[in-house]
Amino acid sequence: MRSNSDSARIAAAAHRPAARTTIQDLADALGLTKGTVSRALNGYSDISDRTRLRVRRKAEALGYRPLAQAQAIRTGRARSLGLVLAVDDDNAQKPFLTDFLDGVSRAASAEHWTLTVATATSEADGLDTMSRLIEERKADGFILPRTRIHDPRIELCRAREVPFVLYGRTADPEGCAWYDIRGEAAMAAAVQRLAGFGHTRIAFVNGGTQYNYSVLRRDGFREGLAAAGLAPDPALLREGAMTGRAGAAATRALLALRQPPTAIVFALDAAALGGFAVARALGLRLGRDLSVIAYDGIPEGAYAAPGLTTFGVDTRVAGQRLAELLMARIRGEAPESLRELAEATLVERASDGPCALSSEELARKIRNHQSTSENTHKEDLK
Amino acid sequence: MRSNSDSARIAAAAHRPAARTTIQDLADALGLTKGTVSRALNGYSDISDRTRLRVRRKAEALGYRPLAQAQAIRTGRARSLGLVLAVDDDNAQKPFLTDFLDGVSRAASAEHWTLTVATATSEADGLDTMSRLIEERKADGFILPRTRIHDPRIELCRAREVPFVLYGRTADPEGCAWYDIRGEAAMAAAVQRLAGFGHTRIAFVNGGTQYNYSVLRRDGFREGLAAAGLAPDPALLREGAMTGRAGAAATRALLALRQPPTAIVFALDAAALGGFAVARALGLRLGRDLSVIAYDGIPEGAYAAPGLTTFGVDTRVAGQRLAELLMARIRGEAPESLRELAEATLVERASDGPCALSSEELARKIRNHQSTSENTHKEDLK
DNA sequence: CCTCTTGCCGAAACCGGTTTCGGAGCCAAG
DNA sequence: CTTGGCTCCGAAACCGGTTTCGGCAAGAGG
Repeated sequence: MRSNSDSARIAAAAHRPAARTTIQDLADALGLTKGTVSRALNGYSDISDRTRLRVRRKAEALGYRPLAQAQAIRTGRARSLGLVLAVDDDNAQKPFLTDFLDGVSRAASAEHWTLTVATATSEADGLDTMSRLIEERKADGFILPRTRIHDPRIELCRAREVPFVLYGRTADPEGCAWYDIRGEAAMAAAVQRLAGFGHTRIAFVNGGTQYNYSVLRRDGFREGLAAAGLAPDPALLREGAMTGRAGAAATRALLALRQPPTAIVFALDAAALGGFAVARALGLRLGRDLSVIAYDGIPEGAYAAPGLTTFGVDTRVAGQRLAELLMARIRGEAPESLRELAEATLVERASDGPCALSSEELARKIRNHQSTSENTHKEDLK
Repeated sequence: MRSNSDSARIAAAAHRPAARTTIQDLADALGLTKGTVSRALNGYSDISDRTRLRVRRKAEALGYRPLAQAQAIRTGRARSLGLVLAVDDDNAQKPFLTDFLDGVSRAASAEHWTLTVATATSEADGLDTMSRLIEERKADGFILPRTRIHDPRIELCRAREVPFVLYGRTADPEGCAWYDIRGEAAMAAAVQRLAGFGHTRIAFVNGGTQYNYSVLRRDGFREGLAAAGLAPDPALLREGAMTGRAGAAATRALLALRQPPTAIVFALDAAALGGFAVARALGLRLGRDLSVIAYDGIPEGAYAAPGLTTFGVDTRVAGQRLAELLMARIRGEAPESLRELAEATLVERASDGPCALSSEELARKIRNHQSTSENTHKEDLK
């Protein structure tokens, strides 16, 4: 008698998958060979229309569904999209994740593809994980969220000749397909809206400098200033605020200036909400003493007091389009034809409004509050 | 000349996957047949130790990694764990999702398995999605989060004889493996902690009644009362608060009682944070006039003012253990031996404390505030 | 009437693995 | 010296598909 090792013997008792209709069953039922059936279903031109139709009908009737992994070993394609999520401490994508996954997953399953997700705690870890998925052919291509200006993941995909789609743009667009939101347009619109409210000292708190969107949003902010006829002031530009805490620190620094801004544009909602706490602690009424406009559209913005005016992004649609673009890319379409930009939409809430105080008056108000109140840091973010 | 349809012709230009070392390459390098190599690597006993070792070494040296889908068509196992996420409006799992995915993904890839994620917007949709994944053999088993008292997903898995693991327990444990947090113990501990602070009127705001955890946490709350020698009051029991809004409504109702509770235990952090807004709007100081303890450990609880005292759950570990249990289940281990319970850990912050006001004094304070202040609903959740 | 296309399908190889079957070689017992 | 059993590996079938190749039959052209 032959026998397996222990683990293998246990496996013999493991769950046996239920029976399915195979291509052979289908061929038998039609009196054809499985090769013919396969060609009929895959659109080969050497099959008559009559036969093709007959096969299609029968396949439908028997509920035939080709086994993806069986196809994969011949075609090399697993019908699976790869997504490697970065698990950072400053994870700005957390609130969107469900929507994003929903969009991707929905578009994928509409064409009978699946989504394979993995996580990584560091950049190197992420690259390793991608390599593994490529080598094991678990993913036919990747969606790369949060693209950097120079992104090693892109290099990896290029080197291995694996299809990919960016959620965002990047410095070197060679061979890249992407979907992105025109954050630069949103930032420019935010500035012009504030300028329309009479604000003249408008600050910008940007996100992480390694990400490509930061370049775009900063440019957009400057364009907005130019369009409004305002001169840029380097003191009103802060970089690298991706979290509530960082946003709070940036806000604190800005409001401590001799000539503080009467309005702040944040590149990220999360940072803006951190700024809220600081403004409140300084006795400022948001939307009146200080105007704030941000970007992302996270749900917390709606529940904040006052509601955060922001440029919202439809993350579900983004996920969906990214999946569709990636599938097209895997099918061989040229990356240059797979580039899509969408606009963020303004969500008007109560954190911005007409300029009520001049910069000098604002500075005075802050000084007064600080000298009278002692519990500033108490209400601040810890 | 033969030709494909358009789509197929494009595919011919699609990305060709790079070369890998196959089992045949390995066999050639060793002077063995691929069948022998396969048996050597899979622990068959009819291979000599010497050969087995030789094969293992060479496989390592050549970086051989079996193609999962090729194995799958013979063995019926794809080395993939299925996870179908519900995309509800009252999505309480949002904040945990990244951590959870990280745990699952990490445990899976440690054994060279992958995670296949799909989403569903309704119960029926979720069942359809699971069926599809089963039929296409995209998943060997499922992790079922947020188990209900009577869960149709469990019925589906039983009927199709597909392995599964619950994140949570359920009414009929027949054939079920699970990982769960002893929320009942946490609720009991919360009550006793509050009783230790001198509170005698303690309310409970439960989560969704269809979920199994609600039963457990309610029982735990009652046990806590009994252990503290307090009599349960039906007026102080609220069910079905899964969101901030529902938590706010429940809190409002409780505080409007003739004899309001001086402490509230929430089954969910999200609901508790909704309650915060109501308490503040009524002029109550949290942690002094009103004590609150909740459950989950969502990050927002740390940033709330005051910090929310809660029983935290390690979601990453949960995901990890669930993956490990499911893989064991798929390998054939009995479900009864795959049941694990863990404890939630108390995170002491500032939302609870010694009972300062009696129920009557609290009621009076609320009445006074309501008669003097008119902007109650202004600061309330919209 | 014969040849040359063209349309259409069967047969078989192939993809990369797993699993079954059979037999060669060796050693010990009869 | 034969027989039997055991160890260990090769050969080949198999899984469920895809793709190549060859050839039959019908229609077109001369």
